[in-house]
Amino acid sequence: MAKIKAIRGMNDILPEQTPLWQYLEESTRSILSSYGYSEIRTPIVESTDLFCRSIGEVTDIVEKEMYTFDDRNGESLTLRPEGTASCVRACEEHGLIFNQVQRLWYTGPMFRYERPQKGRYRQFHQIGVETFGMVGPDIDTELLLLTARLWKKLGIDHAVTLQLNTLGSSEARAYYRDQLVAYLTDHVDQLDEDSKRRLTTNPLRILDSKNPQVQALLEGAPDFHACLDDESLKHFDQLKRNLESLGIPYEVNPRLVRGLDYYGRTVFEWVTDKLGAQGTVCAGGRYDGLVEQLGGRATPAVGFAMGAERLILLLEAEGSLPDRLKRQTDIFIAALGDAAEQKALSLAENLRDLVSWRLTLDCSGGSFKSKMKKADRSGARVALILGDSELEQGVVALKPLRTQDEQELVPFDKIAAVLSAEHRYFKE
RNA sequence: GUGGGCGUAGCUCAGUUGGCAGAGCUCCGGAUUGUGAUUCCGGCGGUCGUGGGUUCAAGCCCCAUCGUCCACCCCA
Repeated sequence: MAKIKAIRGMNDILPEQTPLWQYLEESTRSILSSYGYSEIRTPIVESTDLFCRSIGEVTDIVEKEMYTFDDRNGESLTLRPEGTASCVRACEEHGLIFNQVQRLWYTGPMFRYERPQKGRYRQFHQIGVETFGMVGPDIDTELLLLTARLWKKLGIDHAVTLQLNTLGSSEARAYYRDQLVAYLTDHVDQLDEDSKRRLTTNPLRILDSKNPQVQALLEGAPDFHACLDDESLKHFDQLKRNLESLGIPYEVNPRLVRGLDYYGRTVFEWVTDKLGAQGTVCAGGRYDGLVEQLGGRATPAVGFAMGAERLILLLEAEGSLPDRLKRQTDIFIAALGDAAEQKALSLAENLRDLVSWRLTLDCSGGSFKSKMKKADRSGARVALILGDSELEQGVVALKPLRTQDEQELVPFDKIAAVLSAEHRYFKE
């Protein structure tokens, strides 16, 4: 009988990996909390319309990458391909952004029907941050500060760089789009197939084409920033000055345009060259028009999303992981014989009330030798050994596994005290 | 959707010109009746991705198909 396997592009995260995920999530959580951000949790499934109206009808995400299906009542539903739309919908629905500012974050799985490759999967995870009601470049700055702080905490700050751009107001963008289309139409013979297609669908995307010939052609194209409105340029200048005074290095990339239609003004990407083709680990920008576009009152907004799988890959390659992550447990109890095994259960339970170390009781039977081997493999720093002779004396043998200290016999009622006091056994 | 690489034990991989299906790691037992990380010995473990074809004979050659990885597109 054929074995059932996980769906293509949807991965199991195995026990070996989960400590890394927890570390990433906890690090992010504590930083966001320190900036006063609140978590929001929204459903994974939304009305299909929500994404069509927010992301943009002609984007690849909406055109060919959504997991869309009919509910039993005929309504079209979609597994969320990103988090911003749901967040805006929930805020609007519950009045969270009516006459008030919000600093929010969320995490969870997203779904896009694409061919999987390194750092890109059909079910992937994002940690997203959205802010509402704040117009100025100071909040843009704050978002970049907190991401920079996270990279430092994770030990990957040397592996990422910040790319920055402004897309201007929607009027300025529309004006530039016409200029660009006019220029490229004159040179249409030099465009590749993809770029020709984008000329009618999403011309600005041609700016960040990977094709060198197209990039060469763009050298002679109208200057994007020259077409932008004063207000946006002023905003952008202030953001740059803020980053400089705070010591956050950045690179202005006038070719950086984001794929989702709702972005305007500030856009940014944190990129790395350590992950192959999918080098963007965090990206976002301003979307001042989206709330109104979804039927709410006009509300300025700026946010970003991090790709959890990409950050995990980068952490594995470059990060500095706490030693604790490599260990399953701190204390391993090996009991031998029926009476000792029974005593070990109550002993272990009692210890869990008294000490905070992780404590694993071996229940797998097997020889004494194999128990010691398991104790070693588990990463535990101390083994507690309980056999017939110890049981008779009312003691356990405490064997340090990572230091050269002598094994000692400890009376049952003194174990917790010894484990709390003898920190030399537990030095990282 | 397009292009290329790879599918052999739980994992990492050998497998010669087509001639008995292999190693290391893991796991279990033993050398050492109760002391792990290094030794040594033994054991468990296989639909060679799947289906067809060629052949006396296919892991190997041919066709198809599925999976996977990387890249394009696109994106976190």
